[in-house]
Amino acid sequence: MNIKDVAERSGLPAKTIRYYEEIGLIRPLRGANGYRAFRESDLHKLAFLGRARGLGFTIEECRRLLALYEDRDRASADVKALAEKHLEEMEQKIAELRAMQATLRTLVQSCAGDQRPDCPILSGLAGNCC
Amino acid sequence: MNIKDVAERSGLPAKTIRYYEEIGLIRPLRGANGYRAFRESDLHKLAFLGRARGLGFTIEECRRLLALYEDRDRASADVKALAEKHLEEMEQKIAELRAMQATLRTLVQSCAGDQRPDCPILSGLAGNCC
DNA sequence: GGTTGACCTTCCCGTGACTGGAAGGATTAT
DNA sequence: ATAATCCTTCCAGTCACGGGAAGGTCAACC
Repeated sequence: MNIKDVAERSGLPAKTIRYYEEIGLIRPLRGANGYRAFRESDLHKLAFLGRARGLGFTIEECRRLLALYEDRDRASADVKALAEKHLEEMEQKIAELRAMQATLRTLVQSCAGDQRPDCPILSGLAGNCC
Repeated sequence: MNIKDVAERSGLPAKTIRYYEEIGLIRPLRGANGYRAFRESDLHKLAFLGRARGLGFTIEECRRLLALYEDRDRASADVKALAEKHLEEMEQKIAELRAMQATLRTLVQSCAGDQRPDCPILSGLAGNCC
């Protein structure tokens, strides 16, 4: 398989696939013409990576997940720990966003939003408020 | 005021302050020795930027907010529109995170998390599930 | 056999918003 | 005089790619 087929079948852009090879996430073979020759196993790994990235895992976490995936002697506890850590990080991120939202929403609600220049949002940002 | 005082009083690292000058968010004066000479107005702008960044506005949004802040003929509607757009973006980001969380949580819940290698999380990522 | 067009390759630069660190000049304190 | 603490600029790295140039390869068609 050439890169375009793999891109279509994995849903990942060709650029991303080349990047994943560059950072050592996959190691496709090479044909006599220098083209990458992807095996089904490469395709599976790429699909795996695409899903893991889609769940917000970083590249390094994906690398770790892939290693666990390939390790037949893994303990599912290790995978679960990784996933739970990621869940917590997302929880934190959400909490942070909600806090920012709450503050900004308060400011927005007290802003008339008309043609006049007076603006509690700007005042709040300037520290002349709260 | 030298950069360290401004850093302390604004809560921003000196590096960040230099960066903000580089990208034209502030224009401190210069002393004969080449040191940046910050006015109170620079400090105010930096504090403003720090708060806006803290609410998740991008640098370009901060630039726009700062311009509105400095424009005495602004319409508060413009500020409000910017803020509301940002609120929506945060809402979207939260929704995305929640969706990822929901998927991952389902996988995590079905994982035993013990010494055995069988792992629904990895199966799910591999596409052998759902 | 020649030519198009679609593919493939590598390489380098840009993104956002900084952070770290090196090399060297200025100021302050002792 | 010297040491410590500032300040300066510049370069490189972060993360996860994306854009685009320059050039090689392949399949199809005339």
